[in-house]
Formats: sequence, C-alpha cells, structure tokens
Amino acid sequence: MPELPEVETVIRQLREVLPGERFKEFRLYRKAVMPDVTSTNLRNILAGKVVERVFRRGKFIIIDAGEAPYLCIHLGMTGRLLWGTRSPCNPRHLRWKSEFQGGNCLLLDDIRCFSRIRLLPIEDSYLSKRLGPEPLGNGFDVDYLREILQSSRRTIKSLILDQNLVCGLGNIYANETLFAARIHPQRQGSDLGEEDISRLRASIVKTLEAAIGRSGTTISDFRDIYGRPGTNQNHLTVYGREGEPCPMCQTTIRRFSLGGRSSFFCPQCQR
DNA sequence: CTATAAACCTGCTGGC
DNA sequence: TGCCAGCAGGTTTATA
Repeated sequence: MPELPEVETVIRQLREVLPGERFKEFRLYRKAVMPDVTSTNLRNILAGKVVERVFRRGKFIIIDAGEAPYLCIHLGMTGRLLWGTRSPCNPRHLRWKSEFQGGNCLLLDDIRCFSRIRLLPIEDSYLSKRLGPEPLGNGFDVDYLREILQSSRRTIKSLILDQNLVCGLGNIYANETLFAARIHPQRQGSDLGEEDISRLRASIVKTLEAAIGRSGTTISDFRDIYGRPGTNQNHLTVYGREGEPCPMCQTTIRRFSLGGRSSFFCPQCQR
C-alpha cells in the first residue's frame, strides 16, 4: 500500500498533532510488527519523552523525541497509523498502540502484519547510507540517475523500485512513472538515452507530487491518520487497467509479471 | 551481477 | 451456495 505519497500524507498530518505530545505507555498486540524490542523496553526508553519532530525517509516514518533513539515505522502493505483522542473502539486489526499523556493515542492497524516498528540510533547507518536519495530532494538529479542507470543491465522497473538506488517508489508509482516517461518497464538501464533519463526523472517527480496533492492512492487499504482514503486512485493511467484503453492512444493496456509483480504498460506508447 | 521464488500474513474476488 | 486458486501497495533471504 503505502508508497512515498501515502507516507508523505501521513507524516504531514502527524506533524500537526504529534509535536509536544509526551509518550506515556505502549501496547504490542502482535510481536512480529515490533520484533526487536518489548513494549516494556520501549516504555523505559521513551516514556516521559516529548515528540519534537516527525519526518519521512523513503517509506519510513520517523518520530524524533529529542535525546532518544528514533521511533521508526514502516507500514508494509496494509499498515495504517490512526490518530485518536482516546482508544478508538474499532480498529479492526490493532497491532500496536502508543498512548500519550493527556489521552491521545497513535494506533497501528494492519491486516497483514508486514508493518515494522523499530528503535533506531540517531544517524542510523541504514537510513543514511543504504537507502538511496529522496526522489523529491536535491540528490536526485539527472547526473545521479544517469550514473546508476548506465552501468546496469537490470530492467528499468527493477532499478527504480530498488530502495537502495532511489527511495519511495513502489509498484503503483513505478508503473505510472514509466508510462508517463513512455519507457517500457523491461528496458535495460544501460540502454536508456539522455532523453529517456531526463523524461524519467521529470516523470517521477511529477507523478509523486501529483499523488501527494491528492493525499495518496487508495486501492483498498490506505487511509490517512483520520481514517480517510486518498483520491489518486481516480487518476491512475495504467496501474490496474489491463484490458482498458490507453488514455493517450486507446491501445489496449497489457499486463505481465516482472520480478514477481504486475507490470502494466501501453505497448504503443512505451517502447 | 541479475533474476526468480519463497517467506512473512490476511482478506477478497472470480471461476467452476 | 461453496470451495479453492490467485492476487494484493513491501522487504528480505535463499537459490540458480
């Protein structure tokens, strides 16, 4: 579910409510979502600390409470972070909860339990070194993109999905972006020319920014912190549209499997 | 180096 | 109506 635009939607809302909140108690209902620390341990480390800042790195949500390790949350496929003034009666698949002094709550609701919550040392090596640059940040320019593409024989789709190379794209936006750039998902990285690279970069930025402007894509599971869906699903060009006409040329959109994931493309527009 | 499959989970849909 | 196969926004690890 949550790719960069959905996570961005969530952190922008968290920024409105979390700073100033003081951690009090934690509940863990499914060990798998927080494998490295117990809730008792988490309380010992964070209780009494005040949230200072919330930010995003790729698809990770990071809560900074000052002189403490970062609370780092990844929503996996079906994770939702829900905000409540008290414990809401009905999060269907409650896996984890953080209670704040004063009665506010942050809940993790996740059907499939692929979400992960961890404590990370400030300046964690994974976030700073292993994860690629932000596609909407300064490091993601044409020179960088050319550098990572021209030396690789991998398909362009697997390259832009690789979080170590550029972070935040998932299957929906990889498909949408390649359509916008008129590039076939199976093209080899090293095969792309200067025009392709430049169009690809612009398409990634444009596609992600448009989706953020629409508060993310809700196929079925994504919700913001108040439980509301996004609207970008009404603007998808190829994802989930096998058999339908291409919005540009009316050619029938096709689907095939690449790296175990569905790829949608227009055989006319994308070469 | 690159690609594929499986594993981790649950729920929904479509075909028979 | 009921059952089962297949599929789903992600990531990591193993295998070829």
